Amino acid sequence: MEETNAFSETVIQQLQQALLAWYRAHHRDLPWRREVSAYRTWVSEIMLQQTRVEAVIPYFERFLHVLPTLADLAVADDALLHKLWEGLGYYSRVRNMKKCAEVCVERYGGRLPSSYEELCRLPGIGPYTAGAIASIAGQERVAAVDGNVLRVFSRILANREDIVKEVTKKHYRQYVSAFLPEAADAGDFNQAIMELGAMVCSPNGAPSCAQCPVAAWCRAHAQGTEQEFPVRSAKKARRIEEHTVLVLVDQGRIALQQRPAKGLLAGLHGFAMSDERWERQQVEARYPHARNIVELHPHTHVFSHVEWHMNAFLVEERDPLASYHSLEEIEENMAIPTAFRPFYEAARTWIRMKGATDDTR
DNA sequence: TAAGCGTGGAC
DNA sequence: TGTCCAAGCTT
Repeated sequence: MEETNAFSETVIQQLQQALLAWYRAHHRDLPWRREVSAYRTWVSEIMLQQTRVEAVIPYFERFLHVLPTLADLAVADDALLHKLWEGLGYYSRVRNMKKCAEVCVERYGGRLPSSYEELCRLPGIGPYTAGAIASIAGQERVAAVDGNVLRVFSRILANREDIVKEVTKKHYRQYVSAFLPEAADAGDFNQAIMELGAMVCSPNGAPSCAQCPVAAWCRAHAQGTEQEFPVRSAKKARRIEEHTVLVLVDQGRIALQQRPAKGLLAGLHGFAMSDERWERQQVEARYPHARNIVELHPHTHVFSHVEWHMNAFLVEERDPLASYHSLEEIEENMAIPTAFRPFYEAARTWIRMKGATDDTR
C-alpha cells in the first residue's frame, strides 16, 4: 500500500528486528504466555477483547482451572459459564465460546483449527482474534490488528484514516502484513506491537517515545505529532434511562429473575426493574401488604451506550410470582452483573442485620 | 454501515 | 467529575 512505500525493505527488516528484540527482552510475564496452546490463546484473546489485562488475569486462571480443555467447555452449563464470566462484561463472548467449542467438537475433533481462514468462520472469532490465534499458537504469517496496532501503526505511518471505520482496519491488516517477519516469528511480532501499544506507545497522555525501540522510524515522532494519532471519529452520546429497582426479600432469601435471552445483560440474573422512575408511594401501592419497604441508596451504572439511573427499594414480602433464592445458591450458581451488585450487597447487609435483631428479640 | 453490547482504570 | 477508551464481534 502507498503508506508503506516509503519504507524500504531494509528499514522494514530493521524495524522488525528492533521490535522483536525489545519484546523478547521486555514483555510482561502473563499467565497465557507461560504455556502456549490454541485453547489458552483463544480463551485469553476472547477475554482481552475490549478488556484490560489486569482485569482478565484472575478470570483466565479460574476459567482454565474449571475448564482445562475445549471439550470441557463444550459441555459446560450456561449457568457455570455466566458465573465464570460474572463481572467481566460483554457476556455474549462466553456464549459464543461455547458455540465455538461445540462446532470444534463436531467438526475438528475437539480442537481449534489452526488456520486464519477456518478460525474466522467460528462464532465469536473475528479478524483480530483469528489472526492472534493463528500467529501465536499456529505460527501462521498473518496480522492481528487490534486497537494497539492501529494506534502504533497510525503513529509510525502518520496515517490519518479514521480507525473507527471497518475499511481502515482492513487497510491496516495490509499495512501490517508488509512488516511481518517469517512465520515462526509472526506471533511474537504481533504481540510485540500490542505490548508496545500497552506499555510505551500509550493511548492516554503522552507516549514514552524515549523508551520506544522504533522511535527512529516513527513519522509521528519525527513530526512531534504523536498525540494527534490515531484519528478516531466521535462516538454518539449515551442515552439515559430512569429505572426503579425492586429488591424483594423473604426469610433471608432474595428474589432474582433471569433476564431475557436477547439484549443488555442477556441471560444473567437481576432484580425486577420498572421502565420509569417510581417513588415510594407507587411501590407502596404495588405492595400494600409488605412487611417492610426500605429505600436503598440510588445508583447510576454507565454502560458503553446507555446509562441506568436507578433508585431502589427493598421490599420484604412473599410475592408468589417471584422466585426467591438463598445467598448460598446465588453465590454458587447465579451470575449477577455489576450493574445490580450494589443493590444485591445492600440486600445481603439488610438480611444479616435483620437476622441479628431477630436473634436478640 | 452503524449500533448494540460491560466494565473499570487513568487522567 | 466527566471523559476517554481497552488484546472486537455480531447483526
